[in-house]
Amino acid sequence: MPKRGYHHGNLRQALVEAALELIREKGPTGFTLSEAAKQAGVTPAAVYRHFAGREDLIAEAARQGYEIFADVMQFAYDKGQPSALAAFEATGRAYLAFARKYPGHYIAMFESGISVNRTPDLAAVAQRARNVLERAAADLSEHIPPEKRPPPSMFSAHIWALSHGVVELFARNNPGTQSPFPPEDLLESGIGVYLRGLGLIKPDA
Amino acid sequence: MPKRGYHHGNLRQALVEAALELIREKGPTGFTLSEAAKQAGVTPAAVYRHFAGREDLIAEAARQGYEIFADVMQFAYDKGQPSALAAFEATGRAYLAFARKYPGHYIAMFESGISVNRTPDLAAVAQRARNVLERAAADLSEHIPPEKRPPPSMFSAHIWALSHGVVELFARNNPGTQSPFPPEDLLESGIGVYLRGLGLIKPDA
DNA sequence: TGTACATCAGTGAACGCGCGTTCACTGATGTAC
DNA sequence: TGTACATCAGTGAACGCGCGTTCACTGATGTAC
Repeated sequence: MPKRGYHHGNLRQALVEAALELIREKGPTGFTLSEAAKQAGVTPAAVYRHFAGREDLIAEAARQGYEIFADVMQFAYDKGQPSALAAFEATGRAYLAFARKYPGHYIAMFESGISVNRTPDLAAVAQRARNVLERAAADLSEHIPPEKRPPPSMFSAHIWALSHGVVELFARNNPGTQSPFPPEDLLESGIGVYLRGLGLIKPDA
Repeated sequence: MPKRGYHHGNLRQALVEAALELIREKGPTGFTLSEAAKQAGVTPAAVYRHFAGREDLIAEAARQGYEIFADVMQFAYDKGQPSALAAFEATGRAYLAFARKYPGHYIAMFESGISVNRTPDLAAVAQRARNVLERAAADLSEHIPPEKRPPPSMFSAHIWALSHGVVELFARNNPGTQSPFPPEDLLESGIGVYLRGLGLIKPDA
């Protein structure tokens, strides 16, 4: 850490990172503006040079999370191309990988109580993330006969819900709530069964 | 509400109910011991006659929630008998119905940060709830040829995760996060696809 | 039925604490000339 | 290159607040005789 004088140099981002670390360690409740300031080596009052208040700081952390999340999902989708199936499965894995790698962001996004419609910026980037999954679902559903094809948005909602449920219930270190299986396996196998149910992979695969 | 004098009569339960209402309205964070006491018409200090502290009160709310939850699940399971399939589907519906009908309990159980291993009582009743779903999954998996039968605990974990994800993402009044479909439909159809994937209901059902 | 007394649920005042936020300020930086 | 000055990031003291918790207490209840 470079020595600094009166001016911090990059306080705004340092505060976001301090907030993310606190959120990761103690949950969205445990995070306080004062502690984040302290961790950034600065007086609580200094925070107000960069944010309107406590909520604003969390919202920015969430926004950055959605940005990364959308990128990660997009990257996975692209990497799976041109196979619609491979692309879809990759986004599922990417969801869990994101939750694991960026727990602070994940919590800020989904458990902090910040509304996604708080600012247009936030709403837009959240939409971008959702669109990737929905796109992957739409591509894949092309392979289902139209008359038994569910709406892609329902399809992607199922997978989103399953992924989120696996993260919340089995990928957190809830003391004592031992996962019976590694979350990755759980999600992978769950999606496998689901896709088989849609007739998208062979029954005996 | 009956008039009361110096003694409340049933303060312990009144506090639990006040806590549940506050949790429902403002989330687990919004709840404070003082406000719960106030709502029950009593001094904050009076709480300590019945609970060791704030956490203890939440834990009791969660415990009562698990109790109801386990009963509801058991009832659904029984009602579906003797059909393993009907029993299983009923427990899925019961999950969502519970989350809807007892939002305060649900939040206390799953979002308050209370560890299920906090007390033996709590751990036991949580286990009882989990057992119902696992039992339903085990019954159902009897109908799958052994060589392609997934472990029932994985099976039930999938459904639990899907249900929880649907509740968290689509059954909450997250302002602006409009659900594309009614949560009930989403869960029902998701479970349907999943069971088809296991070969438990006909592909064209 | 009436009195004495033990029990204990709830009071009310007090505590120390850390919070988010405000304000007038000061010190560092960078630009104009 | 050097000086004057505008800009603005961060300070430090202060605020009011509500929190969880403690304590000695008091009022109501119910039981023994």
